[in-house]
Amino acid sequence: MKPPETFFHSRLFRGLGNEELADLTAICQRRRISAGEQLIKQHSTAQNVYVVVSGTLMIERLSRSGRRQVIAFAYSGDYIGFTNTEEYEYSVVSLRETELQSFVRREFLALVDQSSTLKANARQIGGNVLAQTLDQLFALGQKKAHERLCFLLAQIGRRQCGTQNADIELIMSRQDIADYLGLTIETVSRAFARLKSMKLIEIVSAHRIRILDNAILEELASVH
Amino acid sequence: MKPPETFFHSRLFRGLGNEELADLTAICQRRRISAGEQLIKQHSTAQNVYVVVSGTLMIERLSRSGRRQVIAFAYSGDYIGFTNTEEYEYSVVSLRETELQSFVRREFLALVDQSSTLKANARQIGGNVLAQTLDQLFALGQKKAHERLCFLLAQIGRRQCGTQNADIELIMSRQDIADYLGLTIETVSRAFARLKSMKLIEIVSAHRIRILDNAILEELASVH
DNA sequence: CGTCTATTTGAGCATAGTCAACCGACGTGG
DNA sequence: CCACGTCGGTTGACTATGCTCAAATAGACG
Repeated sequence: MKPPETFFHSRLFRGLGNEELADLTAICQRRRISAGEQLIKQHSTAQNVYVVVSGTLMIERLSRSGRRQVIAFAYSGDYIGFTNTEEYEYSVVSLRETELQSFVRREFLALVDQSSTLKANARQIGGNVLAQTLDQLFALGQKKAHERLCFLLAQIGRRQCGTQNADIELIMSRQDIADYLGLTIETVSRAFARLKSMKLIEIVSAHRIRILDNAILEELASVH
Repeated sequence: MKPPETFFHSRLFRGLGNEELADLTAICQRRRISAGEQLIKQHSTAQNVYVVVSGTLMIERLSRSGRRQVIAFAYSGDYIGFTNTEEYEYSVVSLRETELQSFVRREFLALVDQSSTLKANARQIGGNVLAQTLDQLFALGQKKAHERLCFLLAQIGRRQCGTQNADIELIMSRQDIADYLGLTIETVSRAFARLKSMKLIEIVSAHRIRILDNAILEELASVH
């Protein structure tokens, strides 16, 4: 039995035997959500885990006072809901039509228990989530506005490098970027202008950026 | 066989049977490090996990450019090195004489695999680490200097509430606080002065703060 | 072509950073 | 015992970065 092809492009399923893949397939549900739809509501009980097949999601956190912190953007192959707490700590909304694989968390964890490969993969994913959050923490704590923007652009660039040329597509709005980097939209806009004047990027359109000097961009973005 | 008393005050060991505790005791090493000593070096391979018995540790991250982000302070009962990656993402240094329980990571993970209670506990700890990091991320992204300081004071206050009165002890230096909150020492100092003038705190000495109005402090600190 | 929304730009302001002086605690050595 | 130096912390003056408010512009879409 050959598992669906989409299973393969995700790190979660790397190195699994056919039997393990069959078990996963058995508990895997397909789900498709449209742009702007909410997948996970902050403080709801964590009942599912998801793998993004296609599309883009935004993970965010809202405070009582209405302030918002965007935690991450998730693309094809990313994992959602791999929380170790019983409640989701964040909301997840889609930025455009998104296709997902959905697993009941309890069933998924049971399978993870049975397969050492799957366990290692899941552990690695959890580690990457934390590592990525620590990178962002460093950027917010130590970097100036234009450097934070480089951090985001470099991150997206790395994600999309295989897909095409040096152009990157920014699916999210300026407000989303601002809330991700701990800035205002105006400052984000000025940061774009600054990187443009530094000849690091070209602003093809508001949502399409061309990287002109990736080395310096990465240097400014660097958190190591 | 009664396990050593120190095992009990840590969430990691909650609800374990005597046999599980005996297994843990068998692989547990005691370690004592003095103030300023480094326990973990950034980018070294993750070979051990630790539980703090007494003392205080600081978890930090250094970049090539010399900038530093303090990630957390760890006190009695906290866990160190519960990374899911093969390398430590951070350094850990002690702020004062510190006593630790040390486990070989591989052996520890093997025991975790065998005990569902221990597994649940370890998972919860991982979740708390991420939750705490997300709180800090929110504070750095969305809060002003004096609010960030409230965030730290409230956090330490909650930690120490059982121990004594409303006084809290700040073991770390102003520079450590600054690098934790993404500020400079001067701004931290002014933030202290501001909270004092707001009558939220009393500065008994540079490293001893008395909370005068915990409700407002918590309100300013709140990330929810 | 007009309307709506997202984004950019500008002017002024507030917050935090920089640089420098100062203060107080502590320890050393005369 | 006191003068001196060091270190960590505070305070002040000035600067720069980013925020606020407002206006202009650019697309998207009917």
